Amino acid sequence: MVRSELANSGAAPKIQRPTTLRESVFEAILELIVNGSLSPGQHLAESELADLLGVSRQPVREALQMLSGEGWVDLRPGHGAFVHAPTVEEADQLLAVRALLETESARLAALNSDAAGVARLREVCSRGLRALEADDVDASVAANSELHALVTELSGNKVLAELASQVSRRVRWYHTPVARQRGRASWEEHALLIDAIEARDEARAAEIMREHTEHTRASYLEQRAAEPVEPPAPVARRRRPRTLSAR
Amino acid sequence: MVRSELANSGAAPKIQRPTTLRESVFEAILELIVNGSLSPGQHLAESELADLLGVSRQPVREALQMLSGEGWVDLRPGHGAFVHAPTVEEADQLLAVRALLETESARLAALNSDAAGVARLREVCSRGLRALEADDVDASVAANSELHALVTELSGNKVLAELASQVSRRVRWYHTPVARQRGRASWEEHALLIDAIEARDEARAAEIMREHTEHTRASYLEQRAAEPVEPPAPVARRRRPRTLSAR
DNA sequence: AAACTGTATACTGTAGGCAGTCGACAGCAA
DNA sequence: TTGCTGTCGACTGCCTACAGTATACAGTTT
Repeated sequence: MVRSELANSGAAPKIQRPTTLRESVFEAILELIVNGSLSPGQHLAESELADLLGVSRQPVREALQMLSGEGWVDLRPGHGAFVHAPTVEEADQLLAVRALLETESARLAALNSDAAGVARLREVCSRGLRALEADDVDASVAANSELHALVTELSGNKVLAELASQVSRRVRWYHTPVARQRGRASWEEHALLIDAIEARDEARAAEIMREHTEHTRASYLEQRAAEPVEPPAPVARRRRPRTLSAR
Repeated sequence: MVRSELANSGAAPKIQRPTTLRESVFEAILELIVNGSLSPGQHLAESELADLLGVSRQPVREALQMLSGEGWVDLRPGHGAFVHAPTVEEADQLLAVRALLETESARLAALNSDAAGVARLREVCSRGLRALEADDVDASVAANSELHALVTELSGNKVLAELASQVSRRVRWYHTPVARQRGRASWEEHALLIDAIEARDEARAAEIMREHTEHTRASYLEQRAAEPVEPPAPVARRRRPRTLSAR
C-alpha cells in the first residue's frame, strides 16, 4: 500500500532543523573555551555571555549546565560557572582513562570489524599522512581524532564509544596547548594498528593501542615537566570590567 | 598568628546548606525512575512534574537535562523528555564497560591502597555478609555498591572513579529488576579481591574483579534470556490523562 | 469509505523580572 | 595601624509569561 509518492523519492535531505538555542550556545561557549578565548578559572557571568551571544540568560544557563556535565566548566552553586582548570594530576588521570577505553576499543574492533571498516580506517589514515606531509597541522589533528573515533565505533560497543568520545575531547583540550602533535611516529603506529585489526589479532591491536596512547601520555608529562607553568588562575569574581575580554 | 579562636575549635559540622532546587528535583525524579514509578519510554511533561513536586518548570527543566547527561532520560528537542528505555544490547554493553572500568580500578587499587584502605574494605565486606545472613537484601545491595565505589576510590584515579560511579548507577537500574543479588558467591569473591589488594597483587586483583563482573554480566543475560519481556514501551504523548500516574 | 485538510490543545523553548545571597570595599573601633 | 562590621553592588536561582510548534481529533472532499 503506497501511502505517498513522496515516500519513494529517496534521498532524504533532512532539512536543517533549527537546532535548539541551548545547543548552539553550548557549541559557541565550548569553542571559546578550546580556542582559549576563555581562560581556565575564569568566571562566566550568565548575563555577559547572554549579551555577547545575543540571547537571553535561560539558554546560556542550560548550555553551562551541559558543559558542566562534560567537565568543561565547574558550577559552584550560588557562584556561577567557572572554566574548568585542569591540574596536571587530573590530566594524567584522564589520559590513563583514555588509554584504557581506547585499548579496549581496539581489542573489540579487531574482533568485530569487517572489510568495509578496515577500508574506512585506511582511508582516514592515508588522509592523515597526506596532511602531515603537507604540514597541515589542523587537518592532521582532525584526522587523528577521526581515526580514534572510528576505532571506537568499530568496537561495536556504543556505550564505550560514547564515553571514549567525551574523554577524548577533554584530552584534546588539555593536550594540544602543551604538546605538539607527535607526527610521523604516531601515524606509523596507526598503520600497524589497522594491520592488527585487519588480521583480527585482538591481543596485538590492544597492545599497539596501549603503547600508542601511553606514548601520548608520556609526551604530555614530558612537556609539562619542561614547562611547569600551572598558572594559579586568578579566579575571583571581578567587579569592575563589564566587557567580556575575548583576549 | 592566630587569626581567630574559632578556627581552633575543630569539629566543623558544615551545616546543611540548602542545596539548589534543581538538585533536589534531580534526586526526586531519579528516585521515581529507579523505583519504577516512572516506566521506561514514558513521556515526562515538565509542568506535570513541576506540579507534582511543587516547584516551577525551570528547576525541572534543569534537572531533566542533568538526567539526560547521565543517560537516564532522552531529550528530544521540541518533544520533551522520555524515560530512557534500555535495550538488552545496550545493557550488555554497559555491563562490559563497567567490567572494564572496575577491573582497572581493582588493579590500581592493588598498587596504591594502604592498610587503612584495606581495613575500610574489610569493614564494608563484613557488613555485607552480615546483611546477607540477615536476609536484608537492601542492605546487602547497598554494601555491594559501597564496596565497589570504595575500590574505585582506592584506585587513586578520580576520573576513573567518577566514570565508574556513573556507569554503576545505571547498571544497578538495568540489573536489579531482572536479576536477584547473586548472594554468597559474590561476597566470597569480594573477600578474595580484598586479599589480592592487600597482597599488592595487581594481576590477581584485576583478574578477580574481571571474573566477578563477568559473572554478574552472565547472570544478567541468563535472566534476560529466561524472561525476554522487553515491553515495546507504549510511548507517544498521551493527551487526555492529566494526572501523572504513579503506575 | 478513505484520505486530506483545518482547528484546537497541550507542551516546549525562550524571554524578562524579582528576591535572595555572596563578595568587596569603606568606615569604625581597638 | 590592624581587625571587625555595615553597606553597596552584582550575580545567581527561581518564577511567571508568551510565542512557536507538534499532535490528535473533527470536518471536508473525492
